[in-house]
Amino acid sequence: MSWTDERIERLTKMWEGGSTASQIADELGGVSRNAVIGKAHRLGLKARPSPVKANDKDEAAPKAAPAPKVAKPAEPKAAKIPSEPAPRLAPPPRAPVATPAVNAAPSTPQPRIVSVGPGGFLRQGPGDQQAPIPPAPPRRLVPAKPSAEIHGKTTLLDLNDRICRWPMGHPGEPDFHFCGEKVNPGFPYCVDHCGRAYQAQLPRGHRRPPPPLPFGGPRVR
DNA sequence: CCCTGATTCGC
DNA sequence: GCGAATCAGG
Repeated sequence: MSWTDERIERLTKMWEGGSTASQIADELGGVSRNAVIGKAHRLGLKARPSPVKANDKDEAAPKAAPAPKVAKPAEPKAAKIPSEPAPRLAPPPRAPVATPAVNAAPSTPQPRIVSVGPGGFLRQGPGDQQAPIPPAPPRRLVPAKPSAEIHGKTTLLDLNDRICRWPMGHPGEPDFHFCGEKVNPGFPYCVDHCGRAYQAQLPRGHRRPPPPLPFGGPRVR
């Protein structure tokens, strides 16, 4: 997966919305939690309550020499030159402007955002549901319309325990559907696909080569 | 152990 | 630029 504009946008929205890196990675798919965090940092959006928060306040306390225990798993051939540790950037001089806390009390408490869903809508936690919260985004959210390719096909919504749910094609494709045949009684598939799904266990040495995988095998792009 | 984000560093 | 490995706190 690559970081397309849309994926970056989603990442940004969700990150700022308070979703965890895991949630974001999960939502986007194809990326790990670390990838999300790394990307977020590269994008310059960080500063969120982290479990391991940077030490604030004055460092005046004379600490013992903080042994840089940066034990690298793979020690290179040449030992790293023990150069002077990169000096921490001094924080920019904070202007001692008196910031009145008058406007610190919002009269309209914002709903607690739990995560940001697809399309950018904001999910909320239980208990926050009373407010008529974020008005439906006036943006272009087009109702999912069945594609023309799916006409007459068995879709996920058509599945019940009487029709064969053997997948035809790949999920996500416009014509992805299910077999739809009348089921082999007691099985989730039709007689035909039961033959594919259930293989008799033959004695060792008499195994037949495995049948082709469902879905037509690994995807080749 | 699970979770979290931060950081490093080879690619 | 990317992300696995690692660190470190909860």
